[in-house]
Amino acid sequence: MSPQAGDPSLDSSENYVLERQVGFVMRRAVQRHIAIFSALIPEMTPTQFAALAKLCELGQASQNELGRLTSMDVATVKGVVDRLRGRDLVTAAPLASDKRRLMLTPTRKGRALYRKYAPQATEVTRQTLAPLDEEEQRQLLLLLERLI
Amino acid sequence: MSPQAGDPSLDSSENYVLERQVGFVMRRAVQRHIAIFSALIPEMTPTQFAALAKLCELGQASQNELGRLTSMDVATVKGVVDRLRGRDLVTAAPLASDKRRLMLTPTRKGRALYRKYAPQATEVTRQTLAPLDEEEQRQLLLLLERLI
DNA sequence: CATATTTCGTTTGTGTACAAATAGACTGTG
DNA sequence: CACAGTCTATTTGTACACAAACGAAATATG
Repeated sequence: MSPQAGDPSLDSSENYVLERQVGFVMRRAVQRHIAIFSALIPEMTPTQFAALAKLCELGQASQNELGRLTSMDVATVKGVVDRLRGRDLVTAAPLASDKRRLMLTPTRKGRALYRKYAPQATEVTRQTLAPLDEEEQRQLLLLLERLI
Repeated sequence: MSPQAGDPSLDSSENYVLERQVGFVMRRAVQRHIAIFSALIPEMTPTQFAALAKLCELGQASQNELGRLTSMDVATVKGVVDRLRGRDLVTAAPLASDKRRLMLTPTRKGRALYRKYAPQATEVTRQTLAPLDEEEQRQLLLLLERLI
């Protein structure tokens, strides 16, 4: 019963199991989710869709604002927005009343694409959560939200 | 009661709320987790630590094998391993019995670093899950695992 | 044994994600 | 008004993450 040479309790790394770390499990779950997303919506990435969706919801927003609302870093949101602009889904113009801000507006094409894929995006969530029953799905969402 | 012009049920995008999509919530949770990780373990990334940890657990593995066990794409695992090799935490050598395979072994320095940070890595998980009580933490892990 | 298939690793290209540095524009205060 | 601090956007550099294409090595199969 008493510790001897090579007692595992002396080596703290013995307790570490990669597969039991939230980070690892979440990373895998995100990977699976992204795979489902790109199968159902090959035309754009989850991040691009999130930005477009939020912009369509708001009608208009500055790049900075959009970044905050979609949890994207300033550098990240710039890249995402640039790609959306490059595909003519979003237009950008500096705001006259505050020349620092870059106002973004979804184009007709952008709004059409959003409307087209919104049901698919809902389906992505449905398929991702499919292994769980409705009560479990609610539970998971609630627990995840509390981590933020 | 009857649908009129502009009936929201005709516009499926009305049902889509970004903040309620698992993908979005998981992405935010992962962001928070990574922030905690890099605060506690600034010396390496979660991915690098995962690779090093798995390698230390196994003693040895081919690059491909390591990638599978840590859920990393071949291209991703190469980058991660290259950086670990660059920091002298891992050594690599082609296997004599199968020249395709690149056998990886943690160096003494790599093993030391793993032992040093394993408790911190456990603490990262603890802090990430801190908003939940123990039962909820178990629940979350179980639900996430079922998504995979 | 010859060759079709599979496996392993590498490379290239695209897309997040973030830190840090920079520049220009606004705001507040003295 | 001046100027210190703040906000917005850009740029650069690093690090995942994955698809696709390639070559070399091993295996399977006929």
